[in-house]
Amino acid sequence: MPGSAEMDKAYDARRVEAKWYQYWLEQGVFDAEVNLDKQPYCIVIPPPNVTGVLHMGHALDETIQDLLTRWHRMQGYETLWLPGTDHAGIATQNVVEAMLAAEGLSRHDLGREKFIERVWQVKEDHHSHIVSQLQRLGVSVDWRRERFTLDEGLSRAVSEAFVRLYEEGLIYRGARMINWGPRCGTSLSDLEVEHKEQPGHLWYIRYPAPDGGPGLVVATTRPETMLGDTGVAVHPDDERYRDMIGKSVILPLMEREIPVIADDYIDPEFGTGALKVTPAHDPNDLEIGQRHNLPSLVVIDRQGKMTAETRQYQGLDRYECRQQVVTDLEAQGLLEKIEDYVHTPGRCQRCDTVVEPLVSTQWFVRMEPLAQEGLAAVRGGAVEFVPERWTKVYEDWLENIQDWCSSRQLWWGHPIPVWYCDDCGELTCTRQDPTNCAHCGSAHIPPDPDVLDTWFSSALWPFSTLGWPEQTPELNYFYPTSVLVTGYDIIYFWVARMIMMGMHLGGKEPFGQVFIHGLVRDEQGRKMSKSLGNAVDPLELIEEYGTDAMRFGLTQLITHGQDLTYAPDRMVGARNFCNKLWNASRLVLMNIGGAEPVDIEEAKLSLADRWILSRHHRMLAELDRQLCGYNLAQAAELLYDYIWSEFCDWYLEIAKLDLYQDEDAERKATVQNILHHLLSDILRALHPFMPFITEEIWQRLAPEAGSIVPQPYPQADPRWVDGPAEADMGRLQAVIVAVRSLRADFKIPPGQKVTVTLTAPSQAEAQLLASQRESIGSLASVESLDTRTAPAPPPDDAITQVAQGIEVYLHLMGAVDPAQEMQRLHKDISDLDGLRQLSQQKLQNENFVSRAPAEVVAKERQRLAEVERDIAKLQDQVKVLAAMLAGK
RNA sequence: GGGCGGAUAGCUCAGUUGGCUAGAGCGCCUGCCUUACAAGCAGGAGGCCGCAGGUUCAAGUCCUGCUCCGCCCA
Repeated sequence: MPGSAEMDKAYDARRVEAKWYQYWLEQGVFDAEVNLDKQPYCIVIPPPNVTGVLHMGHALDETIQDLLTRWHRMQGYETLWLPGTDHAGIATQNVVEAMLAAEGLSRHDLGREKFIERVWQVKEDHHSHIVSQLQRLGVSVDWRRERFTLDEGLSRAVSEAFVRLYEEGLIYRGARMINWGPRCGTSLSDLEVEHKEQPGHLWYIRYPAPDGGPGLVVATTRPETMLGDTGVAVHPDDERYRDMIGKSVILPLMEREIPVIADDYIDPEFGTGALKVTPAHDPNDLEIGQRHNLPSLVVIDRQGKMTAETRQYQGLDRYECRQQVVTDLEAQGLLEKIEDYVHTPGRCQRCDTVVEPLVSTQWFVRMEPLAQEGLAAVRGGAVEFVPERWTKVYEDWLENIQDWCSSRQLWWGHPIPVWYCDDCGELTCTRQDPTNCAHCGSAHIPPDPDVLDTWFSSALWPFSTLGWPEQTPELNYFYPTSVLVTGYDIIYFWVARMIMMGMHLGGKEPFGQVFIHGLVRDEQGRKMSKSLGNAVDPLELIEEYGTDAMRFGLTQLITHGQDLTYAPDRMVGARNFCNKLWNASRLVLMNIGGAEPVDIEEAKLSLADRWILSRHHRMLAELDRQLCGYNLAQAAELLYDYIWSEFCDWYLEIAKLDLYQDEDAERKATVQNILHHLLSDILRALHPFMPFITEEIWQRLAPEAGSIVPQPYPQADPRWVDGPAEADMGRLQAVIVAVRSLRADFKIPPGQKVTVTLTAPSQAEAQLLASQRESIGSLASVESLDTRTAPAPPPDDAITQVAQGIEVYLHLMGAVDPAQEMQRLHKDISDLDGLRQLSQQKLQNENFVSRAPAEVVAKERQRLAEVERDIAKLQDQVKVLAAMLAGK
């Protein structure tokens, strides 16, 4: 028996939301099992950084995934949303190092083993916090299957993947120019380096000729690197330098003679057209150096300090050295000029330190063959991007892909499964820790000290979490997963790599669809970030508005792959919507009695009943269409508008008339039954959007049914779509709105009942309106209603409007001011006349009539006729008023 | 330099194959504590749809160019 008595008058999200998550866990409604009788639906969560804090981006990401998950679960799929967290290598290591720094310690003070212990501790502390945050959001994940990228199974997957790729020649070790993060003390991949504009200078430095001649002038943004110059390059066709090519110049400060060479790479327009070549510290210079056999001199070390090679500058920080070099050059009169120049140095994504390009021996993944597989997956349709335009972004990257520097000089991460023999120097790459060198059998084989890029394990996530490399039942059943939901900012970092690794190692695409959403920006459209202090904490919003409201508000803001601007107004609107739903449910629950719902009998239905059922099922059909297309905001809007503007504003208002009477028990029972069905559908339709409030009300509506979570999602039934009922209801609504509008225009107090005469164009319409006198009476405060069929003389004591051809007269009992009313009518007529002219122009256009589709023309004709009819009716009324004025 | 996205009401945004008078929420104005809801109800005001061309019977929607904003890549 439904319970409503104890329902608060205002919805209290905090109270309601506190109790259901635990209940869901106890009921096991989020748990998924391999079930060959059902279709699987699987989402693997983008694992949040275990030491991070959830921000609005997570709130958005989890809201979308939970919506999709709950929706599919209700549709009868065996639905698994698999949770987990990421060890987030460099980010986490930095967090813990910062904690240590606060204690005056560095990781080296602790040593590797102790440091990693400490990180695990921090991980454990943060883990429960992040889990509880996720639970506040209502995530319907199967916690039994939670994974962590560094747990045992996933670590095994990582070694397996590495060894397999190594054996296939897709992973190699080599000395190449990489990005070095001097602060983090590790190599970085190209993706982890961000180029941001920054004001700087272009220094013009003279390199004199050995004979004391003028030599030439080079321009550089990094004067300190000149200490490592081993040549100067000019364009072969550059007239200015033609006779310098093949000669040499003196490198100032180092007093070293270096050659002037010619290379096509040089842009004669830049600077002086002469490029100083520092092969050890610039990727382009390295290539030029290699082409011309220039030596490579390392002048900056891994801490960003100058090496012994720089003699008097040794030990200086690279920026101090820059100052000193400039001062010294100036003293020697070799600094020709300094220009302001905006450049874009690469910076570490994590700590913002300017990275140093340098040659280093690292592990690389050979990407080209993998990229081909990744491209094939998308081009063959196995993976689909939503919205589709991200496909091109993905393809462009894969088509121009570089090898992936995947080793990191960090401590927190997956060890590289490689050992180096002290005796024979060969390396052993193997799945299980070896005791002896695979080549000479030596037992002296220390492991590779480095770890893997954190994104290496992320790339395996969709299948490693399901048990790979074991062919587990879960892997066979749930893989490929259904959809990946993520922001566009990690398409390269993560999505592309998962697709490549999924295809190559998992044998199939990791997911059928990728739903790409935008990033959450603040009210001024800026990226939310901790440093800007503009980040909104989802938990604060949850405290203020409730989880359901925040989720619904966010869902309404989702545009396809577009960034979304956080709008507090939306949260207020969504909170109000929760309250609306709550109170509508309260009304229904208080009035539907205890009867079990039965099938709806068509013969017993009123106009309003047929109308709402029609609207209801149209809405459900459209809802399905929008959800299937990932138009989540439109889906939310659809539910909002239907529930508020149709179900509440019209149907409930009319239904009250039947509910609050005792003369016609059958009518009352019919309405009660319909309300039961409608509310049940509404709750289930809304549940993926607002899980908590719908569960709360559901438990009151259908206490015996158990949780709403596994209930079937409402399906549209086209049998209930009823065009005539919608048309008739449209007339009724138009009449009611017209009366209300007249009342407002003439400041008739809401309490004052009025007398109304309706003149309908046909007898059928007159009868329809007469049959709805109760609704009109109640919704427009009309106490006396007269309905007539046109033509009928307009009353002379009334003000009027025309609504869908129906003349609506509101009697003022002698209070009509003919002059004032005439003025009002003239305004209405002139508004209508504008439309009339528009319509007429179209129809007078021969081309329109002959070329536009017949139905469009017919529609236009009908419009014109209706407008003309309405105008005529208003003009009749004008005549009545004119007569009154004349008679006065 | 290449590419992508955006520009619609005061604000945040819808507007899916071109076709009724371009919509919503919030804000604003007027009147109402009408026994589900003042987190509400009813009635309103408010728009050269960035600019300039073009295609078409018809353009917010399609094409071209331009301006401004944001992002990605080199």
